[in-house]
Amino acid sequence: MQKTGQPTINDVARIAGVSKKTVSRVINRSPLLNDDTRKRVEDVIGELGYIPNPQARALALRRNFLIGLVHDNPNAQTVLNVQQGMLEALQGTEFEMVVRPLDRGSATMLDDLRHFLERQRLFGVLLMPPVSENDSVAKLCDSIGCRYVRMGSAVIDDSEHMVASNDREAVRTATEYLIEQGHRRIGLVAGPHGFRSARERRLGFEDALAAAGIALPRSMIADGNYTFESGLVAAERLLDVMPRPTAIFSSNDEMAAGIIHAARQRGLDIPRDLSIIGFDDTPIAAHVWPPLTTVRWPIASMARSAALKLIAGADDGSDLVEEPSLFLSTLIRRASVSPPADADT
Amino acid sequence: MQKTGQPTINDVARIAGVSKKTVSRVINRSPLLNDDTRKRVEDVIGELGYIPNPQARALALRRNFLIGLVHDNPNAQTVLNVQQGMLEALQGTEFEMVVRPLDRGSATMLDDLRHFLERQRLFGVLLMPPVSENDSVAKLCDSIGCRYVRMGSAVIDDSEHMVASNDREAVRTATEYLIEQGHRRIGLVAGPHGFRSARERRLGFEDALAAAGIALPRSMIADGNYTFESGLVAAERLLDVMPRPTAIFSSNDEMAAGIIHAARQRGLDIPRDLSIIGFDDTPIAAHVWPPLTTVRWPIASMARSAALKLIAGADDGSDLVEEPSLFLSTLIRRASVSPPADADT
DNA sequence: CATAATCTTGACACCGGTTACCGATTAAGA
DNA sequence: TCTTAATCGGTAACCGGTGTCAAGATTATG
Repeated sequence: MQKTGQPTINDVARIAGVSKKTVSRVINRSPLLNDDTRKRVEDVIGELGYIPNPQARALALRRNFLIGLVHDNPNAQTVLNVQQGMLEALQGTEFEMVVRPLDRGSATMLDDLRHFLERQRLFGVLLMPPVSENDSVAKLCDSIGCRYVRMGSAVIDDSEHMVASNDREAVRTATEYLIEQGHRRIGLVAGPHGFRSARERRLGFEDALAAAGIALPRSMIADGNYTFESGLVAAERLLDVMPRPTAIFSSNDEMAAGIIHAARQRGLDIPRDLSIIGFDDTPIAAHVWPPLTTVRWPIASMARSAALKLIAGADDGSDLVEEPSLFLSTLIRRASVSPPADADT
Repeated sequence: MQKTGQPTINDVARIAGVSKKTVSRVINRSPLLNDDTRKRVEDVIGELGYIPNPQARALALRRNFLIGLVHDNPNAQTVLNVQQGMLEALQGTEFEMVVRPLDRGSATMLDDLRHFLERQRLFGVLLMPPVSENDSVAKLCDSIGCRYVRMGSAVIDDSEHMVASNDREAVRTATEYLIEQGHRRIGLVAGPHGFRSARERRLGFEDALAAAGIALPRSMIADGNYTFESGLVAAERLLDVMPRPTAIFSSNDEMAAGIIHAARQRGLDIPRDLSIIGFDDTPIAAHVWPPLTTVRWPIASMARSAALKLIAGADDGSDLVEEPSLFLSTLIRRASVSPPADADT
């Protein structure tokens, strides 16, 4: 009788002349096992092309091998970078990634997430900003008994549950660079309220100006929501102020692209009339003209690290190389910054 | 003794005073079941918050509830749109999406994919372009016994395995629009070789010109690879030709954005000096200045339909509403097209 | 050489659901 | 009343792996 489908552990055991338990030992690399037996079983496995059934394994081990990526981030490139970094970490393991976009602002968001976690009984979840900044989401994971790691722009949880970048410091450095170049009238296009990243970046901006003794009038701050349009609108406002700012720090690249457009529509030359620094270093930063000086946000590395943190201890703690929890962003100097044309300090 | 963990089917059966078989019947919506009993069991399920263990179900039913999204598309927005559409279709079902990016051009791509499919024993996979255009990938799925649905820009498989847009016709319509506006010297920035979409779009462009009796000199065609930079480079070439084209069709939006930049660097006004049409209608199309006239590619709807096609027949064929296989793209008229300034026909 | 300690290995129950088979109970129809 | 059908339970086997525990083989020790 022709066996259909994949070979099972029983087939391997029968052909190798051992018990299924022994085959199981081979699969799980049990150390208490004769080398000859192991070799023989491995040969049969290779010959048959046997692959253990993940569902059966999951059932017997009482845990599955699914890791969730929970996100409500509007930036496609960012989400994909995170997926990329996460999958890198999962590469070679038996874990798979399942993706769960959340509808930010939806009243049922928390219930949706609970339902998702309970149904699938995930091994763990990786929380992307901005949903990762929501403490009740973390509490929910805890109460369900689902491991989680949060990604964010500031440390808001212990190192076991958090992978963060240091946006405040990075923006401070970037702003200091503008000051070093001679800028004194520097505008800020801030991110949306409720985003921790927006807050941290704004704080870093204020830090730098305060340290340099530069006043920051309210008129030099415009709100945005991380979209191209909002950057454009915010720039209209800032560029209406007289005297005009000679430089603008934008809380992300997308808005910086909007600022560039607004400036160009007014006939301003970048960087001669207006210097701009963005944040993220998404592809758009290199595409705009002139190429955007920006802060590189290592989101893919963060995701990779977060995923490793999540699955650490899943195996026998063999590779318990403590994953870093804090990532430093670096300033990428391109062509959108120069000293101000009118040195009027 | 305090029971830890989730309630099992046995708990439900005991409390409801029925057998686990009956509970199973309720879960699987067996028709031969008294309404009273069903109600009682459902109440207990709700009370306990019982959720069937997906792994155990998958094991017993000999199939799992994972659907793969296989992609090697470089456009983040496109990939995310597909994920969005796919998850919409999976909403409310017991299926989950696992994502598998493939390294295009990698020699081991096919082996990677095989390994993935065999390990996870997916219920099915959704193939995104351009990998979906690879027949050996489809053959691989077949040989492994994994259902698949391909997405693409032309019908290259039977309707059971294919969801396609009609790019050729859409581009023909778009090009005809340029001709109607009075353009006669129309350039094409083509997509990369090996992309079916690139070929279809080029054919549609040629169709329109041939039908209008307009010659298409080789100098009016420039190759690109769907990136911003390649669009910029291609535009440099086309705009060097004398007499200059008065309009350019770009095979995607990203390249169209590059073309806009190139034109602006030369001091050309869009659309007065140069009309441009793109393809995809990604967010970038609305962000550039002027807003880009483009062809809307309903990729999210296609993904949704593809996913539904994939899981159709998973249930008892109850909802066998034949999913559409062909999607029509529509022309979105914005501000990047006008009649040519120099009517020299 | 006897005995203990160690290494290998297999029998068996179990994870949490499923189906198959058969029997029991109840209700409806003849 | 008897037949028939619908509804449900009991038991058992099964999906394809895992843990426990003890037996048999091997080696070290007295």
